[in-house]
Amino acid sequence: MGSVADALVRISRLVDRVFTEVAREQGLTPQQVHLLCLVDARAVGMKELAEALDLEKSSLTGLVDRVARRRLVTRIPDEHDRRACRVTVTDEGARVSAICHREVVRRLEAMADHMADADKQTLAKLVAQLSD
Amino acid sequence: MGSVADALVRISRLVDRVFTEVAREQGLTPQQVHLLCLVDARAVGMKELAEALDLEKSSLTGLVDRVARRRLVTRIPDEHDRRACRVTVTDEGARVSAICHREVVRRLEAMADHMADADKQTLAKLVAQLSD
DNA sequence: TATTGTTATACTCTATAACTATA
DNA sequence: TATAGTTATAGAGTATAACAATA
Repeated sequence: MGSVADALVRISRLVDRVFTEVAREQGLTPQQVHLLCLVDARAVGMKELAEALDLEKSSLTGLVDRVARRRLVTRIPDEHDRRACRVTVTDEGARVSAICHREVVRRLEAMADHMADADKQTLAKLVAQLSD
Repeated sequence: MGSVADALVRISRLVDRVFTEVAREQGLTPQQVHLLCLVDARAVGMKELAEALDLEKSSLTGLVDRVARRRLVTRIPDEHDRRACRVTVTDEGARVSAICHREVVRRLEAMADHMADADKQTLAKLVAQLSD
């Protein structure tokens, strides 16, 4: 077809595939890696995390449970609200998160290998405009 | 960050969200809609379908079962190989597939609403280059 | 023997509804 | 009363391994 939308859908499938592949090599699901990457920068509350991942809070509970069982994240009590907790990465979690991020980026950049540098820059800029 | 890869990952998440939303409005899962769209053009064998969806054949069996239960696809025997079958859309399946495709495209195009036409064309072209 | 597809089984992912504890 | 998070439950998605039927 050639429309922007069709191109985006195709790309999205490709990215998913790469993401799933990388996650699997670490013994994780793509959802678990998404979670890991989100809490890598800072401790995040369950509510905020659920919104970022577009999940019901009850779905997130289980997801965090499973990643915590693998010792990649932990729940810490929120200092200002005794109902709440915040999810943080462990050292091992940070390590795995970094590996996944690096590998995903590496493989996606490889997909753009045959493109001219100028085109790559243009693409990055235009795609960034979309997600504003 | 601003790298191509990071932009692609962000876009992929956006597309996923749109796709899931549209599927849900039709009472379907995104996986079921992907299946539906793939068999919309022509009857496809289970093996080819599994490869296109990046699924194990056993996973596909269940997925097709569930979509068939909703009367959106049917299995027809392969004329040349009595082990095999091909999956085809029903009239209702074609209808739903068309709605989903139209809605996904509409919402994704809307995301690019604020872009100049020239930029949209450039984006479509560059993204197409990636998935070659 | 190899291939196409299904079945059996076990987990993961997800939503809805009801619940607990705190704000 | 409202909010943060969990639990209970049910259904969907997925992989692995074993299987049936046909090539």
